[in-house]
Amino acid sequence: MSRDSRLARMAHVLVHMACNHGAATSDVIARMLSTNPVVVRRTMAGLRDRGIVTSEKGPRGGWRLTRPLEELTLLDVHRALETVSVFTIGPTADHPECPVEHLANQAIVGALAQAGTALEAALAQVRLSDILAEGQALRAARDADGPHVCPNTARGAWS
Amino acid sequence: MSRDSRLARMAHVLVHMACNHGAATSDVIARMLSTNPVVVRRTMAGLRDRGIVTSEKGPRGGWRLTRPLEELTLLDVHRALETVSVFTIGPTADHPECPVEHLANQAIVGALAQAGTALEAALAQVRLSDILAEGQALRAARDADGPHVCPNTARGAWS
DNA sequence: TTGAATCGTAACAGTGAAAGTTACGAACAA
DNA sequence: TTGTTCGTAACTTTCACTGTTACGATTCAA
Repeated sequence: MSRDSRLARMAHVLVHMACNHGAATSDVIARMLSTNPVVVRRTMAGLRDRGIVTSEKGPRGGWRLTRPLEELTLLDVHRALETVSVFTIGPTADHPECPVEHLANQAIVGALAQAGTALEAALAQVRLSDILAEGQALRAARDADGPHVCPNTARGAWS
Repeated sequence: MSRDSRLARMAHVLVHMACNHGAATSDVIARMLSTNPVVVRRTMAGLRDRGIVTSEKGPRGGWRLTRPLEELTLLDVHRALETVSVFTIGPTADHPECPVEHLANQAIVGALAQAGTALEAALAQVRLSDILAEGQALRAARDADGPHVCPNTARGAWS
């Protein structure tokens, strides 16, 4: 699972988890994401530390949501993933004594801060329940069989 | 020169270039940035393609600014560097047919677009001439010898 | 015309961060 | 007790990017 797609993939997983009874094992999630159970555990650990999910060991164990999707935004998930930096660009530190470098750094850091604020504001406006509801609507409109309880999981399949 | 610091470093270089007579060779710039002349050429090539600098071969050749710093913003430099993506996060493409994934992607791409717009707006407001002027002011206030023509380049040194 | 300086660029090596993998211990339920 | 599942350390693999080498093309000056 590439680092830059963790937010999208975890959001996807959480929505489907809300539609399925019982816990989702790391193994099942890993197959859904074409990756390894250990990678799933590493990633989900951040969500657990933030109180978004809980984990249980042993048979019938796995991962469970702790709250309804109405109380979860993309920003919550994003923060739980503890991305080191959202940006690929940043300041430099070659000539700490040079006022030119210092001012250039300052301008760049300021611009990134503004962008970061805009990003968080936008992510905070998206609840996972919105994604589920719109997904169900899309599915209902598209599917001749009528609406399912959960998109793509009518027969318990994860996709 | 790490990818994420190219904007800061190139802005720094351009400001100093504006203060020095003659062309700056890739070799001199490379020493300033503690990197390799080939890396400098690769990076400056983007600025040349955007018409920000010109290059000349042969003795006394090197890199020259094509316009005054008043007509150059951080956004101009940023665009010239052709950064693949400013963000470390992005959408996924695992389940193209799943409406949940599609909507999550859409929300994330939308949030990133808003952040990108904010970033570009902030970078566009910073002219390189502002950085030079403020740098000179800082230097003058700090330096007992009084103001220099160019910060850190009183004796032609690049720093 | 020759030679030094300089950019242009291809090709390859080196680096580093993150994902993927293996292995094994701990907890839990039947 | 046995099988399931998470927790985590340790290692390998991968990938993108920088760094490096090499060589050709161009330009200037003697």
